Amino acid sequence: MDDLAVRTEPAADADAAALRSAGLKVTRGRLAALRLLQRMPHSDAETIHRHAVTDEPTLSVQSMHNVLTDLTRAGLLRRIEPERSAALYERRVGDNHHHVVCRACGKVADVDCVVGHAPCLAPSDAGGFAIDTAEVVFWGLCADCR
Amino acid sequence: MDDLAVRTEPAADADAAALRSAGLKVTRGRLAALRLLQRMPHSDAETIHRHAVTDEPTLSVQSMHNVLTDLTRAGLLRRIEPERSAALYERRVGDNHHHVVCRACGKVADVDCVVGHAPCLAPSDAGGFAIDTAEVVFWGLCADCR
DNA sequence: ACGTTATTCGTAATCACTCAAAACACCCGA
DNA sequence: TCGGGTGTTTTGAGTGATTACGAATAACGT
Repeated sequence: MDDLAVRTEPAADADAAALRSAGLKVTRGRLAALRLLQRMPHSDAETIHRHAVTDEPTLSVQSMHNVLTDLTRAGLLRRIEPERSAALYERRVGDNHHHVVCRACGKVADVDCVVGHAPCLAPSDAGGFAIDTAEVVFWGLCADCR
Repeated sequence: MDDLAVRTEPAADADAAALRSAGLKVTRGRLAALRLLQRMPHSDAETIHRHAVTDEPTLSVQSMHNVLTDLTRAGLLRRIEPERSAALYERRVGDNHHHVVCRACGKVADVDCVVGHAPCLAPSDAGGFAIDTAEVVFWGLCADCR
């Protein structure tokens, strides 16, 4: 039984610990979201839910939205919103990496800091704004689509 | 009569010419959109429509969406979609400038290429992607909000 | 002016997400 | 072991922005 649990959910304990240390209760829906985003980053709420229901048939789409919002607020997930697409979620948080989106198929990939130094962040305050974050999205064609 | 026309719409002829050279018919709705975005860039469809109806009372919101979509496709407008906000439109096209959004009031301002050289565009192809555009959004607080 | 064609209107529908209220689950102390 | 209380999920309805579509209308070339 331990064998089974370990085999199917190797990172479940780590996920549970992460939830607890964020002050959130460990629930099946939250574990499912974390587990699925491990294997398929840059997924939207509907996709995550579709895969989650095979394990948790009672999980509603609204609950999944709820879970994702909570986990994002808790800093366990990062939410990105490419133009013309639904919000996507990923587990990589804390580093300021960027994303590249395929114009043709919509596929998203991570892009680490592309210029040698801090990524495109202007420390100067442009037009009186006190800038704290730079958000960069690259657009192009993925290997499959060109 | 000429006086009146010139006084109220100094750039109307230029706008009409731009529409024609883009292969689009010159209609009141399109002129209104272009005229309003001249004075208030970074506006969303609803705002543009609200101002447009004082001149063009019959213009529907749906037509405004239609107009903005057409003009964007024709390259006369640029559409930006900051997270958690409706799509905004502006007339500055052709140069790849960026934007800074106020976290508090949502105000948007233009930011010209912030680093000396080409703005944050990595010529290398990251992860097999052929990148053609870099889109940068800065977040911070505007002068009024801090 | 006339006919062709593009554009707009009005209604309906969609999509992604939010909100509110009720049902539920789990931990704590009595 | 039994209740409470807090936090989570469900259910269902509702919102805001945008798109679809067929019919009506307006621009443009001739």
